[in-house]
Amino acid sequence: MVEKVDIDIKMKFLHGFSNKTRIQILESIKTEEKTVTQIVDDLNGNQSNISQHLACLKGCRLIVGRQDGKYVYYRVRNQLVRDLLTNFDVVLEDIQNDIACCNSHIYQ
Amino acid sequence: MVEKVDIDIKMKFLHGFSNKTRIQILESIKTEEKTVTQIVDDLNGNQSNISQHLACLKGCRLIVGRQDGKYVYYRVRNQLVRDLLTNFDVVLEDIQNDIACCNSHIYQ
DNA sequence: ACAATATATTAGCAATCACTAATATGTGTG
DNA sequence: CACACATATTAGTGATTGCTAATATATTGT
Repeated sequence: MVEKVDIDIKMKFLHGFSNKTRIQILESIKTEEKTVTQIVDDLNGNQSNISQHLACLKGCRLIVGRQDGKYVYYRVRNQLVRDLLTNFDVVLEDIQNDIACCNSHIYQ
Repeated sequence: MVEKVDIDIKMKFLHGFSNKTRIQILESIKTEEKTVTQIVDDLNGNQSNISQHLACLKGCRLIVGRQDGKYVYYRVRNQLVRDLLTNFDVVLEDIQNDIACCNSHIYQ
C-alpha cells in the first residue's frame, strides 16, 4: 500500500532525473560507489559541474556520500532507487520497440 | 534482460516527469482516460497550458490520445508506465520515512 | 453555412537551469 | 607549516522552460 506523498517533495525528487549529466552520474554509480574524481573521469566532465550535480542528487535523496580521508565516495541511495533506474530502462525498451514496429508514428 | 537504450531518447522520455503540471496530468489519468477539458477542470488549469503539456507527454511516449468526435481522450500509455508512476511513490515513501526518523539530516 | 464547443498552436516574456571559470575549503604528507 | 590534491561553492551568462493571452483548427448541431 502506497501512502500519500507531498507533490512538492515529489517534484524535488523527480528533478533529479531531469538532466543528462545527473542520469549519467546515477548510471555510473548504480552498482559501485565512486569518488568525485572517478565520476568526473567516467563522464569526461567538469569537476565543478559534477560537484554541483552531486549536490543536487544528494538534495533529491537519490544518492548518499561518505567521506574517507580526502575522498568523498558517492553511491546510489539504496536498492529501491536502483530498481527505479532499472524500471526506466524497462519502460524505455518497450517504447523503443513500439517506435521500431510502428513507423506510422511521428516521433517529434 | 534490459537492452541498451539511447541516452538522448531516454532524456526526452524522462523530461516528461520533470514538471509539476505534467505529473499532475499523469496522476489524473493514471487509472482512467479523460478529455482535455476534464483534465483542465481536474487540475484547475489553463487550457492552453494543459494542451501543451499533453503534447509534451505524448512526445515523451508517456500518454496516448484518441479522438472521439470533438473530444480527445488521453490515457497513460500502458501498464508499464503506470507501474513506473507507482514506483515513484514507493521510493518517495521510503525517502520520506527516512527524513521523518532521522532529523539530523538537513533537508536542503 | 453558421454558431458553439473542444482542442491545438503561436508568440512573447519571465523564471529557472546548466555550464564555465575562479576561488574557497578540507585533508593528508613531507 | 607549506604544499599538493580532492571537493565544494560562488558568480556570471547563455540556453531552456513554462506560463499567459491570443488565435487557429476541428467537430457537431441547427
